[in-house]
Amino acid sequence: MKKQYSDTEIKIKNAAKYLFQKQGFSATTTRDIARDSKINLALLNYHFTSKRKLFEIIMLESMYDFISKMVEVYNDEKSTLEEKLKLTSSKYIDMIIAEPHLPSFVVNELKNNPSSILNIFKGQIMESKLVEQYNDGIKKGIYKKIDPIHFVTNILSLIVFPFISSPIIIKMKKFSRKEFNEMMNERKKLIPEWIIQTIKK
Amino acid sequence: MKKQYSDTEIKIKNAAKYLFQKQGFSATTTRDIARDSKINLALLNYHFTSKRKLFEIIMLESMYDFISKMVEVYNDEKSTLEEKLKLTSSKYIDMIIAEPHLPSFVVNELKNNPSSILNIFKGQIMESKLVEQYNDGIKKGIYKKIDPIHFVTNILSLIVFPFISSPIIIKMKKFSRKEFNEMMNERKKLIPEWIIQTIKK
DNA sequence: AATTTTTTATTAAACATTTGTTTAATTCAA
DNA sequence: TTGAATTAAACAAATGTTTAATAAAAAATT
Repeated sequence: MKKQYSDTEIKIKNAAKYLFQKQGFSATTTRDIARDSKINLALLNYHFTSKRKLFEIIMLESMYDFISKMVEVYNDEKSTLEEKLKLTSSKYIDMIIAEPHLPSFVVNELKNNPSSILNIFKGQIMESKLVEQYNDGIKKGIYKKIDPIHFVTNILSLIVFPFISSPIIIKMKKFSRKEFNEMMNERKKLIPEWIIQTIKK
Repeated sequence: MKKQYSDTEIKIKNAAKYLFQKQGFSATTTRDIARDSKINLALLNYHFTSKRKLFEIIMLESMYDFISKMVEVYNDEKSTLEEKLKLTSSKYIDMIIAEPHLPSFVVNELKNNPSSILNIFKGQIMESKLVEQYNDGIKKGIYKKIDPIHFVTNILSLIVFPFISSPIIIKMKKFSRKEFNEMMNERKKLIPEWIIQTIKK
């Protein structure tokens, strides 16, 4: 039941998405968006009413991109906890390499935005199959008894934070962007191992 | 050899620091800063030349705050690797609880700013005593042979990322800010344990 | 099918605020 | 009395949005 966007609307949205994600809301002007999408300035307001409205659409879509790739793996019925970790790690790192501005955009704009947008997160992760399997492991005595929030936070931290702090890492190691991505590809198999080591008794 | 700031300059800097860290450069206006520091608008340019100049001072100080607390522990000559981990974790979490906007400010404004500011990071961490001890552990065969950049990244990730994503965590767990801080206090002793588990053979 | 009418999309220009900065006058302190 | 600090006002540029005119597309009529 989503809105169907016209060609011009898609052009505007794409340019806006790139700029908002890279620079944030305030640093992006309507004229920037008009220039990059090669449309007349007035068309932005004609099609999207206001800069803020357009931003909220981009924001919502970005948030959805951010968690959907994770949650769809988390809720898979067949796979084991370890398999889920491997798949999440791999898929998620691939996604962020393809869209490197996404994580910092989400976490940044989130902190100033009202909580309503955050409702996407409610339940989705903490009631997932993955967390259920983690709790089972605790009951069975094979995993340490620690609040699952730490488990979930650690996965996200080890995957996402390196991207957010990539300028620092690149500087510390004198990396090129390519070398940084190689490092992140290494982490695809390391992170699941690390997580398992931290939860096992 | 640092500049000595006058009373009014300190007032301006304090208000600017809070606003820049909370809202970023673009979302903060010179009139915001003037209002909050209760000074006349023209004094900002009189004392600091421009908004950009003032921002760069705040930026540099924030960056320094961000890494100094870490590096001073990393380079302690007497303590063991495990002791360093415990101390870093504890000190660092305390600092961010006191200044919660600092991490996202640093990582955010970094990505658009030129690399010159980032030079603070060069060497400071990768050539620290902590990394030396880690490499020794590898040579002795007690730690796995993995690039130290992962070791360093993981420590920072597990400590800092939860703060950056605190709105998400708070929503997921229906936490209050106080409960979130309690969670971070729990992590003070958990993170060093986790890190040790991931590096040991 | 051709023509007219109506609706939708696009454009250039203008508008009203906002914003960073400067000026010129005034107050304060040495 | 001189230089520094502070103030109110003004300035120019930037920015989000609107208006009024035009072009294009779709629908209705002949």
